[in-house]
Amino acid sequence: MSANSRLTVAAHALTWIGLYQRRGHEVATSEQIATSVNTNPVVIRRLLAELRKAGLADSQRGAGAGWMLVRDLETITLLDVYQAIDPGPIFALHRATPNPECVVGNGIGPAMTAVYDEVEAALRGELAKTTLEDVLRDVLKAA
Amino acid sequence: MSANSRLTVAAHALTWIGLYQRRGHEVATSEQIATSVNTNPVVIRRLLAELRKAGLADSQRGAGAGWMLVRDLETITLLDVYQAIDPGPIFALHRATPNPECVVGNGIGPAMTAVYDEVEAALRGELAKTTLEDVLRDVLKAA
DNA sequence: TGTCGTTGTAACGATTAGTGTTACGACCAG
DNA sequence: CTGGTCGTAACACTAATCGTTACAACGACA
Repeated sequence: MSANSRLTVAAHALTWIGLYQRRGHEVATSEQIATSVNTNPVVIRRLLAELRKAGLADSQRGAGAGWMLVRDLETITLLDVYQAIDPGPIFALHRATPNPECVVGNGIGPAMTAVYDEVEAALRGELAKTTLEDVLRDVLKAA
Repeated sequence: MSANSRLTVAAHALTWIGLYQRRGHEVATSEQIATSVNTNPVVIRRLLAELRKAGLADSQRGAGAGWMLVRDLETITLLDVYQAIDPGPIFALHRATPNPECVVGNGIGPAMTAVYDEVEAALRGELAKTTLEDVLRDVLKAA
């Protein structure tokens, strides 16, 4: 699939801001975060803008401004981040509507949708088990 | 949409072949299956070729030939189909290696990989719960 | 043996999502 | 004012999927 790194980068950015703030800084710039992620600052700003809409981060403008967390790392799960970046469904149905005059073509959509709903629920359940605090703990343990 | 309809189409094709065979036919052509799926026969042949590699389907060549199931619908789970079409990972890490001199950049990869492994395991567990026989039953119930 | 229906597969273009980059306006602390 | 930072549009590039055309390979059957 189009392997998606958006959740990875979003978690990276939030964790970075959290650690930076714990070390006494008020805000983090997209430039600093981009250096850690090894990408372009605009990519970070675009992603953080989505996280801001979800109430996870906030930004200030002007000189000496930047990004900060709205909620503490302990209260943010990977599911919160996942939903904030609004990923599409994992699986899709047919591009073109299958033949409705065929028994299989007519009934396969609802049948697969039921399964896919269960799969996505399981996926969300797993993501909800991990907070960014957990992620930060793992990160620091690796050092 | 990055969302992938390959699993849907693969399950559709196998279910169609299974039902067709139960109605007394030896083989199903990619043309027939494509009509039900509402796509091009080549798309079906490409997908079924992958399922053949996984031992789920087989084909004959020549006039009056086509596709058949190797295993019964009851013994094929959606996980079997999912693995046969070899989808990439659901989530990807960073495209470019993050800054290894940054604590977060250095440790975030393994931390996220551990979570992603759990998520994929949960996803596979859900797909393993449903067989193509279950799918066919749902399909016929909808009619 | 020839024909014809079917699979096998390469090749190409279209579409889509994500990513990286440049550019420039908006904003604000000092 | 000035300079640093965000906000966002615009565009090119990559990669995966999908649809389509084309043609070779194969084999049942007359």
